[in-house]
Amino acid sequence: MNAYTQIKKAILHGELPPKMRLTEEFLADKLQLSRTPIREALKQLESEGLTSSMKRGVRVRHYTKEDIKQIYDLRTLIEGYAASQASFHRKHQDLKDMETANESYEQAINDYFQTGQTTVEHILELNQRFHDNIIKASQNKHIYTHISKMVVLPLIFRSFYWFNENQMRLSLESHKIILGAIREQDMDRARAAMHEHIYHGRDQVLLHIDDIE
Amino acid sequence: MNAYTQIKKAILHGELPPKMRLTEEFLADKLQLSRTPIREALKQLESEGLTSSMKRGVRVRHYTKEDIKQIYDLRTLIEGYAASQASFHRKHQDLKDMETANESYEQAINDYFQTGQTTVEHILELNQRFHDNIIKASQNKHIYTHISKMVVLPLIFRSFYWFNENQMRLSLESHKIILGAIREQDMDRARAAMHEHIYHGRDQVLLHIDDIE
DNA sequence: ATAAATCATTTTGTATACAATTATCTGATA
DNA sequence: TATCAGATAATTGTATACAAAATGATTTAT
Repeated sequence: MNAYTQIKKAILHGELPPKMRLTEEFLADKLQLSRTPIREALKQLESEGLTSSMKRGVRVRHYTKEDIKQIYDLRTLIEGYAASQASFHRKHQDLKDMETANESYEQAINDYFQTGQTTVEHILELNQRFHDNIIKASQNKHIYTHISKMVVLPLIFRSFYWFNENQMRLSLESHKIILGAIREQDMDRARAAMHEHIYHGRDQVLLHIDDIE
Repeated sequence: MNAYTQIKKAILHGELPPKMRLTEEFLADKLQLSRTPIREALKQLESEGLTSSMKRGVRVRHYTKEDIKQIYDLRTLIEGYAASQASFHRKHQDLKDMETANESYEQAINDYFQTGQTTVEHILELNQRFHDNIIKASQNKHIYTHISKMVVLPLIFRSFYWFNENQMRLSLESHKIILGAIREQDMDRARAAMHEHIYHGRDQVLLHIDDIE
């Protein structure tokens, strides 16, 4: 695991919290590396919007409520488009992949609340897998580049939502509706359902965001 | 001008053509720098999609016809959204800025074809200015991050379009229609006109692309 | 003559040293 | 006490040296 990956993970997990100053030496010491690979990692992270740099020094980027809202708006737009395109282009294999992802997702949710035999991280991963499959099915290779920048909001901003059973089950139902529309090649419905799905997620995050800041 | 900016410019101007291999030493020699700043620049460029790296070495990224099409599709989606949001949020100053940009644009086109007293680069800049003003008026600060990645297609891919007087004048007319819709706060019309405007640009590029590859 | 193995060369990855710049502290003066 | 200048420290920017890895060439065995 290289410097870039490690620092990114630390930011996403809140270990390096928003607004924290990151000096090269500090990170070099933390990761037991020289400054050279750290600097490269920081340049990458900045291009991806995880850090912001002032005249001197780099800080972990802080997202305001308004930022979150705007990022979700764009994510809605693009993933809605992806769902619509997926409806058009979906191959047999795409449908199978989405179904599998969704079944695992449902299974994991059940496990989590019945036996506690899985983690929220795992559930998040499976949710992500469903969304990724839609992007893959859309056949537009460039969507992923942009979405990956949007999903990168620190996990803390999203996790509240994901500890609530009702919300998880609602989310699962949305997935099923979206999948149904894609199967039937109902482009408009797929887009609308995806819009609604992501807007709902956004609202949940915004509802709880004051607890964080 | 730092290493990153210089290399980026060289790629955009076709000086470092698609698929060309970029070794660190070559660039260090070319820019009269050591490898250290070069490596940082390359990491940034890769995050931005201007280069692609294999196991060993970095190449200037090559865009296929399909890539261009897909990137334009996304640009259409997002700039259409920007136009719609701009219609809603536009302040007095935004309208003034767009008008100014457009007037300069018209002036430059006239100058170019009547007296030859300006350059295509300058015309391109003014076109860009109009588009940037719309993004600014949209009030969504995150749009720019994504659009800037899309406009970065090597200039060669776009310039054919821009040497044709008819196309330039058509483009100017589109701008006027878009501006009118934003002024009247007609969100749907603004979006539709922007969609049409960018799709048209896309088609022009795709028409001429075989000449390049 | 072909394939595998070994060696040489190229290129990248990392550490370290030093230069350049910016921030911080200290004390003198108004 | 407040503020400004100069000195000092902290931090980033760049160059260079060497280690590690990958590629390419050459030899050797079958």
